[in-house]
Amino acid sequence: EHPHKHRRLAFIDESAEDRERLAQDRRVEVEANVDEAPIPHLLPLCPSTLATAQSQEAKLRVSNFRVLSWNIAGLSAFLQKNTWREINAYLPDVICLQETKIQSNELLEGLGVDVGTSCAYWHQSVVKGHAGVALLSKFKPINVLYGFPRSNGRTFSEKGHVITAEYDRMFVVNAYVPNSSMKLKNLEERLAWDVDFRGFLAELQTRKPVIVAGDLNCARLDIDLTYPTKNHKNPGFTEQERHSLAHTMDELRLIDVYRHIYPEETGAYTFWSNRSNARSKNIGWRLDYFLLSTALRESICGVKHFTTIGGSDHCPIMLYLNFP
Amino acid sequence: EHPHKHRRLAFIDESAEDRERLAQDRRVEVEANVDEAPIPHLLPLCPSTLATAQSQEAKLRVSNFRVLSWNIAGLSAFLQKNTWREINAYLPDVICLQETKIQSNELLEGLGVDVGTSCAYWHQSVVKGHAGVALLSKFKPINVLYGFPRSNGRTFSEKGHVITAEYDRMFVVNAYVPNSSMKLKNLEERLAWDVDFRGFLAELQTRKPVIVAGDLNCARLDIDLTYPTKNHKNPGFTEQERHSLAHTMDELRLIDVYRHIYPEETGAYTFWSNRSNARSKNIGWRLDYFLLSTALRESICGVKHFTTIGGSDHCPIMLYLNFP
DNA sequence: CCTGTCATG
DNA sequence: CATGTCAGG
Repeated sequence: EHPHKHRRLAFIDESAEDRERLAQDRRVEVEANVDEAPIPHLLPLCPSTLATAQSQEAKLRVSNFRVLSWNIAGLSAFLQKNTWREINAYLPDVICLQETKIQSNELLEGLGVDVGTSCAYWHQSVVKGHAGVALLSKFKPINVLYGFPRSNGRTFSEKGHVITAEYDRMFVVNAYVPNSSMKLKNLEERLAWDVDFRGFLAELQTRKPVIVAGDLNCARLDIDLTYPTKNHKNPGFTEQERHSLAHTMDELRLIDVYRHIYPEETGAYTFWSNRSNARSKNIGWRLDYFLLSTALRESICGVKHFTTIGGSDHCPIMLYLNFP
Repeated sequence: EHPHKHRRLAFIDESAEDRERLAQDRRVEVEANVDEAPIPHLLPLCPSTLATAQSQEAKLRVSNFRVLSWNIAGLSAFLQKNTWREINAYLPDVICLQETKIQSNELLEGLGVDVGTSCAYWHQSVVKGHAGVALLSKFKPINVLYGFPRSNGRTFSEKGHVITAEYDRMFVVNAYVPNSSMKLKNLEERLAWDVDFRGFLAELQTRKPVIVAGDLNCARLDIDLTYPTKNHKNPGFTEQERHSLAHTMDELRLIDVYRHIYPEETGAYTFWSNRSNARSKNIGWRLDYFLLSTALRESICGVKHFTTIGGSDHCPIMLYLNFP
């Protein structure tokens, strides 16, 4: 094939200058896939240049696998407030979006994606305008899985909550965990969902390491939200939800990348309610995560919360990995 | 009582300067009803000063009874786009609003009306957020009627479409005639409504002259809309609706004040669709009317369409009457 | 196209 | 409080 070329899809506003920068960082020829050549699978074409990086920032810049996760709270509203330019300058390789709240065709149009040549995948809700996840990839995944098997005929929120891309070295699981809703009226369903999702991840992990990216609708620890004591009975911080998340992490030995790197950091949130100017006062929750199989620990370069980037009540987060 | 005073309610932004101007025009003392004195009934306190008026504009300015009609297409949205200041500077005595789409308390709050002393009346729809009419009066009506009697147990659109104020010399009937809706699916109901409404007006007219003010949801003549030929099968310009309106006017000998004064005027509309910039191109319909009993013909001073005043897809219209 | 409702977050 | 739907105009 093209061992020194790094062919990637150009969409959602990735510019020629962006690719130029990427080419320098990765010391490869980077080209947009403008012709109809097949997009290569991940990583064989991305030799690590990490050894040359001096600073922590430089390490992030040369990292050869980056996953962006963002709950955009409605793509069409998002596109009226923001563009992809700002976040795309950080050159993610895989983009995981949650709550697109949109149908397929509109998604592609809204993102400026060329349907014929792009690697854009989405899983929409049966009920219109709800949930919806999308996975956009600059490389062609080996396989894409829509949803996951539910037990005992359960279907609640099964659709439009999970989409999984299989690459050569790992699965990227884009998850939007169902909200327990007001008065916790969906708590039971949510916990049942968690059980099945855990089983799905376990299944995947028997084959390859997994990266779970997305809005897990749960703050793990007291330091993961501004008002822990106030919120023990609110969706996202009940004993049951936290226990369920801990259970998943324990059973699969998953690493919460942000807490792994910054175990004590406080005030680090990814979601702020729209009400009462919570964001400007940094009254928030950490609901968005990268959970990694232990096998990927050595590849971790870093993680960033882009708290100043707007357009949604969640901020985008990026995982920086490097494979030698 | 106070034969030389003109006591009127001060609400919805009628300012002291506005009242000053009114006092000069009407040659009376005009005062806001700030104390708890009863608001007098109409007209005995408003001696005509029409004889002193030179120009047509001056005649309108000194006219001693003015009725404003405005379909505001949702009061709460309206209040975000406009205030009452502009239209209030024209000093209406009675204000007829259609499509308030709001509940009573909110109405009063939104208008800055003092519940205790005001003459504000409204008739709301049983189904929330639909229709709704309000009648605001600077003088105390003798009586207020809500809705009108329907025949044979008909109830469709009976609520929130008509409110009537009885004054010493006339009834002011604030009407929001039901729309025939897409595909004319409500046409039959609308025509049945028209029949009952006609009966109601006939009944009133046996007692006193009537002023029907409001959105009659019908363009009378070919010159009352930009594209008459295109719209023969569209709600508001079907043969049946036009015939029904003509029938009402004939049977009751009602005068369409605007056409009475400007029989040939074209391009005179009161409604423009929100779609495709219709208003800026003056592609519109005349749907809002003042229909007057013949007995009031001699009192007519004029009528105005305030086409430049925004905040709704309908413009406000004002009837100027003068009683000697 | 723009107003309301309502369910979800 | 903000984003969707849907019915109404």
